[in-house]
Amino acid sequence: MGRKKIELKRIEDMCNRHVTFCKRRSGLIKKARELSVLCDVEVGLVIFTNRGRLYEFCSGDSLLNIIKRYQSHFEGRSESQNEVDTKENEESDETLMVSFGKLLQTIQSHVEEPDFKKLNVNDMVHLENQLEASLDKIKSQRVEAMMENSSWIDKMDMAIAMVDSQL
Amino acid sequence: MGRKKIELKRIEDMCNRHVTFCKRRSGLIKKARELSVLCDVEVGLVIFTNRGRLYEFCSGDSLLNIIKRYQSHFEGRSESQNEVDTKENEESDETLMVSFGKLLQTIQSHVEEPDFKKLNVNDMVHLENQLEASLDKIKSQRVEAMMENSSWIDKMDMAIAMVDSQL
DNA sequence: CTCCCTATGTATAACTG
DNA sequence: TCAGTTATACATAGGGA
Repeated sequence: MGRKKIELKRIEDMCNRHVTFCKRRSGLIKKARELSVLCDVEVGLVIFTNRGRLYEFCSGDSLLNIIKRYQSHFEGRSESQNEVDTKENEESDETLMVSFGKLLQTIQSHVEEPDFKKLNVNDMVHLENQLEASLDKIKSQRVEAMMENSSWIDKMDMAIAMVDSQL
Repeated sequence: MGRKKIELKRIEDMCNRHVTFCKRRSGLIKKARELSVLCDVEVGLVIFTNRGRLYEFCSGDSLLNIIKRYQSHFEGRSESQNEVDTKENEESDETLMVSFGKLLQTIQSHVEEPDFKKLNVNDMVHLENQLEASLDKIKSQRVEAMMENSSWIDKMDMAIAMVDSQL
């Protein structure tokens, strides 16, 4: 939508990223407003920058009202998709959970140290590597689980999706 | 943005309004996603139709987390924020810690959910993507911090180490 | 950040099957 | 209701103030 097409990934140049953020943020809010007016719906939008600055939009008077409505939307809802997933994937999800748990512990043991801030570069790199290793493990477990529980048509779809995600 | 310009008011024809809603809703969500990816920010979006149907989008953690963050954004913050903004120099370590904190929260919120086991494949992929994004962020911040606080000899060492890690 | 400018890429209004 | 098609209106990348 500009002089050049840009690819959908984090803009690395910080200055450029910020300019784009300003432009697109206002564009997004404009569109949110248009949707709410044209189609007579309630819209709530929040944006947090990585520095903790907040931008928001809401169609009505208060975003907090929309949030309340959102939260109350989920009361008495959590039994519906139980039977579909539970039986088939129980084992692989078990393993998955263990992995996540270990990952959690690893991170916690580092982050909760009083002098986390004083971690030196080597420690950080070490931690990153651990994260990455766990992530890889989780991924491969998921892929395995997917492959085991799927028809060949689904496998084809997955393969395509995976190839897509590489591009 | 179409054959004709339409004015910014509620579309009266119900059928037309619904068609427009479907198109613009997906457009809005797409733009929200693009903003979050390109500019590396957290985005939360909720849409309630007048018939109570809910559509939502969020960039990172579950929307509930973004909402929590939104709500806590207004608690005892009106004075401390000033200091954070003015102390720009101390930010890299701060931000690094915040990132790890967020990563932790993200994982926790998923693992501790009672129905974590019911995560479907899409959710898993989503979680993985989040992990990866956070990891990338942390890495780049570390590298930035390293570069700022080092002599050129150290920078050379780091560069060598980074190249090594790619092999 | 905000505003301007222009060339382009996108979103979408109206229409059709 | 749900996909395509097409012509237009809009949004925005890049560059500058």
